[in-house]
This record gives sequence, C-alpha cells and structure tokens, in this order.
Amino acid sequence: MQAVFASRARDEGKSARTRARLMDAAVGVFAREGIEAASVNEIAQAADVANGTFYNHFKDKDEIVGSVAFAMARDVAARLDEAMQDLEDADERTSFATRQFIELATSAPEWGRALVDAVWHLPALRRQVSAYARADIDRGVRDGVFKVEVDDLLVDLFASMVLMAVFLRLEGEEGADTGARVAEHQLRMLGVSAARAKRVAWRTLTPLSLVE
Amino acid sequence: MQAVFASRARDEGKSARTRARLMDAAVGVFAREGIEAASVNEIAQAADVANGTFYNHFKDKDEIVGSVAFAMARDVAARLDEAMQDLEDADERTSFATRQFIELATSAPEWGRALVDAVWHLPALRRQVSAYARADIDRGVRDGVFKVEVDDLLVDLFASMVLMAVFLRLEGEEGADTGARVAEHQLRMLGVSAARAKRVAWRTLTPLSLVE
DNA sequence: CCCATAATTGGGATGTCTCTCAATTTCTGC
DNA sequence: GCAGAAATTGAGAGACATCCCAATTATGGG
Repeated sequence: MQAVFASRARDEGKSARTRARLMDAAVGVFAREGIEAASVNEIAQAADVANGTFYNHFKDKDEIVGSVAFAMARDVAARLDEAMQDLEDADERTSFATRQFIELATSAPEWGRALVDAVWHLPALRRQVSAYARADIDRGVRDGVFKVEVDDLLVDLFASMVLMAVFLRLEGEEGADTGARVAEHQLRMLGVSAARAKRVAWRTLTPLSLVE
Repeated sequence: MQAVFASRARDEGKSARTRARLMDAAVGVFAREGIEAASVNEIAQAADVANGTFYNHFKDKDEIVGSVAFAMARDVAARLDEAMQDLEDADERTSFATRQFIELATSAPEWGRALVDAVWHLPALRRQVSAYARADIDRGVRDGVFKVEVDDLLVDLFASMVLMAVFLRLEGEEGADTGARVAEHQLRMLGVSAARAKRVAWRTLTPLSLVE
C-alpha cells in the first residue's frame, strides 16, 4: 500500500495528517471491498483511528468518496501534464496519456481499482475525465493531425476503452502491451494512418509513479 | 414495468410463478437502487410477497442476481439470434447486434440498467457476453470480411463501447443514432472500408422487443 | 511549563439487513 | 371436498452500520 496522501501531508498540521491517513485507508478499503460495500468503520479501522474521528473530518462516506476520487484524478492529471510538457503532437500526447494512465493504474492496483470504481459512481468525475481527454483530442483536430469529426460520444468511447483496459490488466487478463494496443486503436479511430498509429503507439515508455 | 419473467411463467405451477414475480421485481429494484444497494426486503416488497417467501426461492441475494442476469442475457441472445437468422454477412450481423442491443436496453430501461450493472458484478456474465460477440467477429475473419487480427482485447473493447453507449443513452446524454455511430466505429476497427461501414451501420432498423 | 484550544476516543442510541422457523394458508390429486 | 403436501407468512434473533457526544488526551503559542 502506498500512503500517497499521508506522505504528502507529512509536514502539515495534525488534522491534515489524520485526514490524509483516512484518505489513504479509504483507497485501500475501496479497492478491496468496492466503494459501495465499504463502511466508515472499516475505513477508520484501516486508518488506525477511532470511529468518531472519521466524523471530525468527513460528513459521511459520500464526502470521503468524493474527496478521494477527485484528489486521485487531480494527481494523475498533474503527473501526466508534467510528463507531457515536451510532447507537442496531439497524437503523441493522446497515446502517451492513454498508455501512462493504464500503466499507472496497473502499477498502483489499489488506486486503479478505486479510481475505476469511482468513475462509475460519480458522474461529475466521469465528465471531468472526459473533458481532460478531450483537450488533446481537440488540439489534434485543430492541428489537422486527427482527420475526423470529434464529438462527446467518441471521447466517452475512448474513456470506456481505457477503463476496460485497466480492468483487464488488474484482473490479470491482459498483459503489458495493452496500453499500446488500445492507444493504437484510438489513433486509428481518430483518422491517423496505420503506419503512424503503430509507430506512435508503440514507442518505448518510461514508467511514471504517483509519489516522487 | 414489463413483467417479462412473470408473463412467461403464466402457465406454470405456483412456485414457478412466484419465483418469476420475484425476478421481475428484482430487475426493477436493481435498476432503481443498483444491484449492490438492493436489499432482499425491498425485492420481496416489490414482488408483493413476504420477506420469508424470498428464501423459499433463492438462497440469498447473490443467487437471484445470478439468475436474473443470466436469464436476461439468455433472452437477449435468443431474441437477437432469432432476428438475425437471415443475415449472412458478418459485418451486417455485428452491426445489427450492436445496434439492437443498445436499443433494446434503452427501450426497456430497467432491464438495461440492471444488465449493465450486472456485467460489472459478474465476471462470468461478461465472459459470456464477450464469447457471444466473438462468434460473429470470428466468422467475419474467416470469411475475409474483417481484415484484422482479432483477439480477446478487441472483443472486450467492443463490449465496453456498447456498455458505455447504453449507459449514455439511459442517462439521456446521447440520442437515437448512438447505436449506428458505435457500430460504424466498430466496423472501421475491424478493417471494413469507410464507405461500407457507413452503409451497413446506418441501415434502417426495425425495433425489437423482449416480450412477444 | 502551562493552559486554552483542537483533536481523538469509544460506547451507545437507533436503524436496517439477513436469514430462520413455527404457524397458517393455499394447492392438488384422489 | 378432503387430506396431505407445498407454499407463504411475519415476527424476531443476531450482526453490523451510521452518527452523536461527553469525557479524555494531545498540541503549540506565550
């Protein structure tokens, strides 16, 4: 288990540290039990904290679900943005984001499971993810790299493909090349030529990590 | 609410009829509350039956979930097979199945919601759905209609696209042409030419229904 | 080092859920 | 239309969840 929130809150006040512990614990419980089946008691216990302490920090389970999910999404987006600074071409960016997201979720399975689960529970999160993905896709259309009409449906289909890919990797049903294969499909769907899609989607990838 | 199971069990013994009533009720509750949040009490109440009666017919909630989900899948498959009898070309069949499934789930929203939810809860169901979809896809490869290598990942990606499409239609975020658009994407992913994919995926469609 | 404030604790009131079972009602074959 | 079998009923035991709150413990500025 990676205590991502706690390690980042190490230098903050006690309240913030406890809150972070609860959020890390929640990620683990959500991954193990699923968000719906998770109970406040379980989260508190996993965080080594009394039941009542939970309610000093969160109104109820929904609130911690939201906090955890949006924080995870923000972190992943920040990591991707940072790593993509130097990438100019929209097809490179789209492929990179797809592949790194899948690998990130796979390499931190608790985060992966919790995040995938959360996307289905929180419509607002799904919309945010779609909007994020869409930025680079629109960029590609503007630059003439993608030669198709892009609409919400296409972006949501991409999202569903990525979620399925993460799910399959977490279940052990697919292997390390899954990200590249999904990215290649996506580039083809965006009108990129077969040759270029293959070249871009299969570039060597340096793994990212969520903690520095 | 369509009492699909009950209407089919009309001429059977009392036990079978009560069982069918419970299954219809379960579909409604699963759709409204989600499978996980649904309680046995709620299902019994919706079926107009005492709590204890439930346990004469099902060991617990998991058992009715399985029964309902697999029965729904079997019904949909039977309906599709029946309607596709005359379709020979694999691209026509694939497109037809995708579109009809999406429309079927949309026109019977309770079934649609319950089924989509169930696919994520029951790995065995997802595998069964994938296997079903794969039959026509493999047929297309054999016949030379689809000019790509087909593997499990591609089939699962198709499944995820269809599930997302159903979800978006049920949420009212996409309209009646969703099925055709998804089918067109799928045919393109299978190597069908743009012109033919457009022609096949946008044929006029006669709506199917789950009850005769 | 002290004390006001903040944070934590854990027990308990209240509610819901699952599953059982003895009593009762409904079926069905003769 | 009756007797035995089958199905149904609903109250309740037991497990567990949420959320509150009075008592206790920790924190950190002066």
